[in-house]
Order: sequence, then C-alpha cells, then structure tokens
Amino acid sequence: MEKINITLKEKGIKPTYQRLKVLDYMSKNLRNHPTVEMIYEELAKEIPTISLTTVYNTLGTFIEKGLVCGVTITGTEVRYDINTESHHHFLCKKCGDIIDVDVPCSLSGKKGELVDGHKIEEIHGYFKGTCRSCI
Amino acid sequence: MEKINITLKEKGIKPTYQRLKVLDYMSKNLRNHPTVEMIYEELAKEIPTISLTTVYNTLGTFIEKGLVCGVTITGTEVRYDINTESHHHFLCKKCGDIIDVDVPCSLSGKKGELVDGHKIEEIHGYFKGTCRSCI
DNA sequence: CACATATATTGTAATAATTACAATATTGCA
DNA sequence: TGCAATATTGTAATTATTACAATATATGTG
Ligand SMILES: [Mn+2]
Ligand SMILES: [Mn+2]
Ligand SMILES: [Zn+2]
Ligand SMILES: [Zn+2]
Repeated sequence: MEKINITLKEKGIKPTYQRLKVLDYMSKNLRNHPTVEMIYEELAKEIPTISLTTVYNTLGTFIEKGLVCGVTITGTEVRYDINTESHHHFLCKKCGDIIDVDVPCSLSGKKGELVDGHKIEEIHGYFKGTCRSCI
Repeated sequence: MEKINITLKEKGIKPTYQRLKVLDYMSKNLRNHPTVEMIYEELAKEIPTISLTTVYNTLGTFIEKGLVCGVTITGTEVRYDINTESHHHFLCKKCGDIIDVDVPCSLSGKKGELVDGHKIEEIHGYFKGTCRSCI
C-alpha cells in the first residue's frame, strides 16, 4: 500500500484515501479490466460514503497521468486497464470478459510513425469471439 | 438505386423506402463511418417523417444480415461501416474522423483460429492520433 | 379488388453511462 | 493553527440507445 502512495506522489497526484483505494483495486485486478461500476461497488463495501463521481474523477486523472488507460471495446461502457503498455485484448461475446492476449502484431512499434499520412499516437487491437472458458 | 433494392431482397430484407434510403446513404458515404445521427439528419431532409428509431432499427437489421458493421472506437457512439471486410481504422483525436487505413496486419486471416485458447470471430484494429488533414 | 395478417414505422418514454455543477470536506503548506 | 487550493459528494443534466405501443404499410388470398 505504501508503494501505491509513492506511485501517486511520483505522478503528482495527491494521495487521498479514495485514490489510494482505486489504484490499489486496479493493481489487484490487473486481469479484470473493470468498469467504473465494478470498482465503485467493491470500494463501497469499505468506504460506504464513496461517490460514483469520485471514481469517475479518479480514473479520469489516472488516465491523464498515464497510470491507467481506458479500453473501449464493448461500446456500452469503458473498461479500465492498469497495464498501459500497448497490448491486445479479447472480448468474449458470451461472458463479457475482456482478456489480455499476447500476440505478435506487426503494427506494434509504429507509434510516432505515419499510416497513410496520419500520425499514430495509439495502437489498439482486439478480438471478439468465445473465450476458452466459454467454449 | 435498383441495385440497392436487389441487395436488400437478396438478404431477405423487405425493401422499404426508408431502408433503401439508409443503404443508399451508406453506399454513397463509404468513407465516412457515419453515426446514427448523421444518417438521420441527412435523410430527414428528404423524408421529414423519418424516425430516429427507424434508423436504429434499420441499421440493426443491416448488421444482423451482414450488410454493414458497427465500429466502436470513440466510446461514445457507434459508427457504421458498409465495408464489412475486416480492416483497420484511424481515429483522429482532433477532427473526430474515422478513416480506413490499409495496413498489412499479421493478425488478419486468423478468423476461426485460437489465441491463447480463445476462439476468434472478429479482428479489430485501430489507431488513434492526428489525421493528415489535421497535422 | 377487398380483406386479413404480418411486418415496418413512428413517437414517446425508459434506461444506462457519463458529465456538469455547486456545496461541503479535506489536504498541504505558510 | 489557519488559509487557499484541491478533492469529494450528491444531485441534476446530458447523450446514446432501447423498449414499447399505436399507427401505417406491405403482401398474399379469396
Ligand atoms: Mn489489458
Ligand atoms: Mn471502415
Ligand atoms: Zn467467456
Ligand atoms: Zn483530423
């Protein structure tokens, strides 16, 4: 938990209790790609007064400072990811899980380069289908 | 316009006036990846009685029948694409345009295969950054 | 053609995720 | 400790989308 405190300070984010807890949750659920709602529900058990707005705000600042990133695959909600390294995802159409996949992609490493004259800042790749637990 | 009529019939979709017009719009704007709102606004000029719900319904059936596909990149809205071949996109953070990019991706052709044990049905790739008109 | 039935369209209301905003509380520093 | 800046909270507003019921249209049959 002290490590999380330091991480926040390093990024110039005031380490409030709520922020510590959100980042702690993200660190412990790094394979989950949780929604705001999931984070809120979990933290509300420990912090009954926490507000959904605070979770939104907190994730917003985390994204700004590069601590997490938003994954928009489902189209209905943002999923959050503490792994900010560019990597690919798999969305299971049955259970809705979003899973990291480790695939070699020819497009990785193109950051800063041009495609068809457009300057690349982010590279996103994902699959949709049926995850191995649901097959 | 007769070609569009035939396309609808081939897919087993009753070729109503509204559906003809939506598909016509999509065919004429294949580089635009329009939103429901954009399609609705445009068609409303010619068909003042058209309903937003109809546009939603129509695009829904088109997706079911494989005539168009939905592109979820922005996170706030679905963009529609009449090009149902798996291809990659570029989202410009400045102007919001979504542009097709023709890049060789090592993941193409993996449909039906497995990644980490998960069965792939769709492959999606996109970049975010600044498009060439906005650089 | 008239009618019956199925399907499509429309308008409105409901839902769900997110953002805006203002009041209150907390933090870090002088 | 006390002040100013910042964070949190609760609520209301916004936006995209879906649900639903009433009306309209299309299609097939006698
Ligand atoms: Mn991930
Ligand atoms: Mn496209
Ligand atoms: Zn699954
Ligand atoms: Zn642009």
